[in-house]
Amino acid sequence: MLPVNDTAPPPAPAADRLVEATRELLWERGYTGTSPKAIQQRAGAGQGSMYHHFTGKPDLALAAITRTAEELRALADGLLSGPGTAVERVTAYLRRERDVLRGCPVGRLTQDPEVMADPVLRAPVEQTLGWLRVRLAEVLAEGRANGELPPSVDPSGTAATVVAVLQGGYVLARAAGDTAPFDQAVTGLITLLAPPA
Amino acid sequence: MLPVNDTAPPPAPAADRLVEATRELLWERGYTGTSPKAIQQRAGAGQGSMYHHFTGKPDLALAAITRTAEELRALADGLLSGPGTAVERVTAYLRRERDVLRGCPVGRLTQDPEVMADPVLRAPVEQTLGWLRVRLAEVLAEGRANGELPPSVDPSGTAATVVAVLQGGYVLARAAGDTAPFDQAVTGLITLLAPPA
DNA sequence: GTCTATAATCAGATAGAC
DNA sequence: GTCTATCTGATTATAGAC
Repeated sequence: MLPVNDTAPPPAPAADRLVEATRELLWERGYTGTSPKAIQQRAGAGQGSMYHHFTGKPDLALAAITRTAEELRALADGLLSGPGTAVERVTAYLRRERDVLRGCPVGRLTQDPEVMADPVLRAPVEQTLGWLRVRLAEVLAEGRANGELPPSVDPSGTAATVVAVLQGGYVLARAAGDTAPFDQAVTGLITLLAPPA
Repeated sequence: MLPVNDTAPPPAPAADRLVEATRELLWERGYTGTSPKAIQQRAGAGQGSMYHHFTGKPDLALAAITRTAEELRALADGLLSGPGTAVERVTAYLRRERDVLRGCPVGRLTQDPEVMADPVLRAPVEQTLGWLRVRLAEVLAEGRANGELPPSVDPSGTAATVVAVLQGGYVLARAAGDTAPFDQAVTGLITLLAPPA
């Protein structure tokens, strides 16, 4: 046992603060729109500190994107592997609390040509969204097998539809400056998936 | 009648070339990622020319966004007001030929904080996507009224779902580097909307 | 580990010649 | 209408002191 006798939590190390600041800025402004200086200012770290811990902007972005992707995946898996019927779990995922007007921190990166042009930065984006579609398809296949869903629903195709409604719902909400279109799109999908008796 | 005796089409004026170059670059790289210099180079125009015709980058972007929005709207209206049943017209719009990996030139702007922060640039984005949802809702209401669609489908909600599937389908396709997820999402939606007998 | 120079390049214009 | 020169500040680092 190490002699730990702190009463208050220690301040986050500079490297962690830099990654957190980068995560926020990538979400808000994208990769192209985020400068090292802005990261340093938000993290309360100087240039020397940043370039000591990371080789540059791409290196920092990779750390940030990786952490964000892991979080998103853990959250989704928790809901999709939780209790309830297949349709209930998909609905729970669709209805999960979200910062709708900020959009999806992973899906957003898809619109950044500099991210998509770099295989290293792109990989976690591709893998996360790919994993999500597969996981949803598994749950939907379960629902079809036990009769919750009609045989006409193709699990893979419907999984793509579900993820697309979320990603597209963010776009509509941002365009409208209002979360309502996101909720409408989700409700519309749920109605189609599980029509009221 | 003016004395027009040209055999070959005249070269596009510089102002037009600048707007077209801006349209392409906004689509490919977004507003933040597009510099005046890049626009000038693609248009084959110098700085003097650009700043003679436009007051600056925002002014040029407004012209570009407006033209793109008008095009998208005319195209959508042609299909949604064309021949066929309501479901056929919505399907035609969903299946319309698209440059899937480039994404939606209007929806893309939604992710650009500089665009969304400027009411003037933002207006055409908001209006175009808003109009599209309303127009789709009209067609879907028609389909519900004549029995093509079940009474459970809410026209406005379903319209949001349809647009979201398209916008989100682009995100999935870009993430995967492949158009397949877009097609899957669209097919999945059509199956839910009009299940095979 | 963090700080302060230093610097090459780009962004986004303005001014005035032609 | 278009060109070139000029300018301020940001971007994305590197070098070396502390």
